[in-house]
Amino acid sequence: MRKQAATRQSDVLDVLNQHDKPMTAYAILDQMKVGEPGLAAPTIYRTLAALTEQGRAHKLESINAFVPCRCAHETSVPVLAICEECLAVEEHDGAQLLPQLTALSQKSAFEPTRHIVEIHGRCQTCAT
Amino acid sequence: MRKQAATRQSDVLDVLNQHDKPMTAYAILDQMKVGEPGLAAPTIYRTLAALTEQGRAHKLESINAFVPCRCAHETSVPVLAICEECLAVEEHDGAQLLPQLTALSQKSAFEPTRHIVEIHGRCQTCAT
DNA sequence: AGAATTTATTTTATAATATAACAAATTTGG
DNA sequence: CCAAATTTGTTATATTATAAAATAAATTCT
Ligand SMILES: [Zn+2]
Ligand SMILES: [Zn+2]
Ligand SMILES: [Zn+2]
Ligand SMILES: [Zn+2]
Repeated sequence: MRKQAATRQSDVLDVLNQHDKPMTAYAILDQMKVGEPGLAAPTIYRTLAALTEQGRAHKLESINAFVPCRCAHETSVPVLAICEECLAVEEHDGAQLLPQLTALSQKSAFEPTRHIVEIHGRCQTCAT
Repeated sequence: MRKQAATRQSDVLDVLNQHDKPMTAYAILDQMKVGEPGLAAPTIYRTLAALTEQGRAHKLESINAFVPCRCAHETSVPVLAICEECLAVEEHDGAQLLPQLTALSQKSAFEPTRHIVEIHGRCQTCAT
């Protein structure tokens, strides 16, 4: 059996939204295999690629995990703060960073297509 | 036979410096195995962990590769611009970004320990 | 110095992450 | 409809990273 990409995407997004921590592709896969045992990794990776391209989810590059976008910052810079203790992720809009990032790129006539900003540390709850 | 960590570290840094593109851990391993066939992945990963902790090398989190630090910005924010076409990496010091990044963290009383800033795009040479 | 203990490094094996290549179903344009 | 193009599913494999066991060096103690 086969599902449309759009359906897959909202299914995966649902799974992401049902968890309050970032999920790896394989964690998502395991979750979805409960109801759909035949499912395999490439389906998940393809769906995640679509979701991140659309800005509906983000990949945390530094921990190889994914979160749903909760920010609606299509045109801007997502800033993802990751608690190293509890793995909670806080999402901010980094529009304010753009001028400075652009200035850095211009130093060497680099043409940016995507900015990655992640902050590791401790969330309020975990900071003693 | 066995080598001191410090020696391993400068060996690995030498390999990184001899290439003008970022290298994966396994690319470094292959290179070093030429002269030292017994070498295995954990040695490389341990050495890279030490080098990145010391700020003598950086991991490009978005492409799982490493470059030697050419910036001497121990206390600041490394900004790594990666050309998606030729993989050249330009390193900048992002000290100017710190106030804004700090402001974002403070919004939710997040205590940052490490900032990750990467820019994907095209370098001057590859931008037509 | 020489044995006992600790620590650091290497090796082996395996886990986790990601993609290539192929097969099957669906859609599109005639 | 039918053929061609596209999208989705499946199988197999490549890449990245780490756990656990084995070994070697260094340290401590007698
Ligand atoms: Zn977002
Ligand atoms: Zn936390
Ligand atoms: Zn640097
Ligand atoms: Zn380039």
